[in-house]
Amino acid sequence: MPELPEVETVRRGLEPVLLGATLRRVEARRPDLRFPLPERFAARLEGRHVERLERRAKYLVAVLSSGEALVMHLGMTGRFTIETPTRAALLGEYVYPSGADPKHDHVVFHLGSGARIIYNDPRRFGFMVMMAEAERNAHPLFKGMGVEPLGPELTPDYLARRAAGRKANLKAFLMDQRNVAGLGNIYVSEALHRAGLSPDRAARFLSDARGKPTERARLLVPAITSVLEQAIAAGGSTLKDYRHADGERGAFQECFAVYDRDGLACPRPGCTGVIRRMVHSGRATYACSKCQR
DNA sequence: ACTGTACCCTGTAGGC
DNA sequence: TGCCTACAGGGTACAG
Repeated sequence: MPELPEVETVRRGLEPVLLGATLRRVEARRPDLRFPLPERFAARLEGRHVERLERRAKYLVAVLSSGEALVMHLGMTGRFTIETPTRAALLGEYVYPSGADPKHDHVVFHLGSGARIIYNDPRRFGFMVMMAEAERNAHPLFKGMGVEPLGPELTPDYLARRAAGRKANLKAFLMDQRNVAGLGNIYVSEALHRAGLSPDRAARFLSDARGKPTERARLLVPAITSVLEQAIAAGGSTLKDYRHADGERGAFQECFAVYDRDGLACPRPGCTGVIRRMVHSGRATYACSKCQR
């Protein structure tokens, strides 16, 4: 579900409620998500303030007054929903406007304000980890992680360096979080279409014999940044589960050029191709065989 | 070192 | 109606 634009949208939705808030009480309704919840999970959170709410790749990071960071990943179906006292009273204890099933409410954060932030995740591919904030970048989750695609480090030179000599195709190369961190199945397909690059093209074609970026690498950078920026502006893409922190759906699915559009006409002006679904590393990829080379 | 596959888990859609 | 299979935004542990 949540790729970078979705996680960033959730972050922006949670920030006004969470920033400066006290975690008055934390309920873990089961001992694990994808992995066991951190040792003494509630005790390490309760009574702390949230000093910052950041995003790194597809991770949400709450920096706490204790000096620890609570790192959260939404997996495929994780969602955070804010329940204010007023809304809870209006809607009833467990009525979600977004239709989430309360049986998958796994973690509940009760804030000093009386608001609750509920983590719901039917498939439980999400997880939460705690670590010292000062050591976050050295933690195995973040060490070796690729660049932020919307940061200054995503350049044609960087892509060329990472891709030099690599036989893997561009789909796999861009899905690999060690290269670019935050892209997922939707936005890789969309970015490759914008760049006019085939997902089957070997990554090494992003660099020339001297390891310098080719035209393909120069096309890829703005393709990635533009699709992510537009998706964030649209509040992300809602296929099924993904919702904003207030239960709203994203809108960027209306703007897909290729994703989930098998058999439809390529929307690129002047292109007469047809979008085809294919599979790379067991995941669906969508591309136009005419304008993506 | 790299690449591809199976797997974690639940829900849903489509074929019969 | 039910049963079965395939598939879904992610990441990881393996085998080769």
